[in-house]
Amino acid sequence: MARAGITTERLILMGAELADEVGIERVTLAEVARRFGVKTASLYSHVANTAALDDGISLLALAELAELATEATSGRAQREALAGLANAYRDYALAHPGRFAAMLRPLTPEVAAASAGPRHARLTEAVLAGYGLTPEAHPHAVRLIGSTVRGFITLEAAGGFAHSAPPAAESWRSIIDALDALLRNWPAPDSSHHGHTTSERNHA
Amino acid sequence: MARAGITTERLILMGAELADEVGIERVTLAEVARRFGVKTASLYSHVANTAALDDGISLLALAELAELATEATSGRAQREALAGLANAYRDYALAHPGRFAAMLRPLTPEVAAASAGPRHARLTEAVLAGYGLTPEAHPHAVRLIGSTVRGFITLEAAGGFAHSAPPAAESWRSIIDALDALLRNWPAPDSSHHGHTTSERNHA
DNA sequence: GAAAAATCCTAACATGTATAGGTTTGGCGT
DNA sequence: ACGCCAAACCTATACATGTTAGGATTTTTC
Repeated sequence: MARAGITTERLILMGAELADEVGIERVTLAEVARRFGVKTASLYSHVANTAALDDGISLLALAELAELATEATSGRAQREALAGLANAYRDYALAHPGRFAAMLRPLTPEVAAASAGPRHARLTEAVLAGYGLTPEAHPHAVRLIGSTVRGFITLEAAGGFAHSAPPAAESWRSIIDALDALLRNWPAPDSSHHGHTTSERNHA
Repeated sequence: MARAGITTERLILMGAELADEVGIERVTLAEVARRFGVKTASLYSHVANTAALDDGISLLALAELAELATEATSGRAQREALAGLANAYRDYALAHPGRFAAMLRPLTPEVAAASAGPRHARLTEAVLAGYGLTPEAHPHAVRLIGSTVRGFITLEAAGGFAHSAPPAAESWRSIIDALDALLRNWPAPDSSHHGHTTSERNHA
């Protein structure tokens, strides 16, 4: 019987492809083994367990997307850079929904400690450098961009825009315009509202 | 042997509590049964299957949050209403992470068809009514708010802000301020950029 | 109080994860 | 060329969850 020639990398890649086809939550060692024509137990020579496979897919996606995002922003500034970054994310999520979903899940603590940390945030920081924000506003703006992009993409993936006009792509462009405008005109800290509302009491 | 007195509602509530404790992905009929002191198979008199339990938790969260959000926005406008809505979401997510995560997952198609549709969007629309946006901008703004709130909350829950300053709550307030400013000054559609960039070619 | 219905049970099977320990294969040194 | 050995793969086993079928028991209803 010829061997399947499995390596950890090929295994993770197979898992990533499977994720894109059926969703990350249905990626199973049993199914990956089936696709390699191998018994499930055999995979434990290449990965420690299911969590390790998930981590691998996550890190693969992280690396692939970082590459694309870097390319999409280099040599650009302001709206061009912002749109490049945002589109890199959305395009990747549409092309590789399973990988992208895997990437959103927190890594296993040990792996997280060993891996490269917040590559995303650093990319966003580079984009925002062109907007001349104040040092206090900067991290908030980074988080706003990250939140909005993540939120939009996951909402779209969950079908949140499917049953209503206008098409998602149109809102996407509009939202990028809006964020660009906002970054160009970031509001000064407003101290005129100090927890008036009930729900703000917990946010003092 | 006295009976456990399980009803569909109590079962779903137990599932919701379990979700808040251990995460929605670890909510299992077996564990729920254990907590009721009952065999797993017995639960099938009350729910069709695991998917139905998930749907139930999802709908419970949807209803609870809609109630809170309605309360938090009624009688308010502009920033007050926006902050009320956003804080209602975040407070709920912090208090009930499992329920909230359940809510983000798409419902089973049959249940989705039968249920009340996009209650969220309607609440956001009400908030935005006070900003006097143009009819074209309106749906985009609704989606921006929804995306940002969802994105921030899930990022925070995933620990995305845990290992860097400033504290999440500070960014949260700043982001609400920024969104408020943006809604008050929504940019006119900008036609000056027509797919220059590589990554925009697919977004014509 | 008996019939009917709801609740809970046991039993069985399917799928997935994981470990232990055995067999085969392919490369490597001599 | 040949034998060794480590890696790749296997069988067997144990256990968890999900799900269905059909039986027993409690509760409700008339």
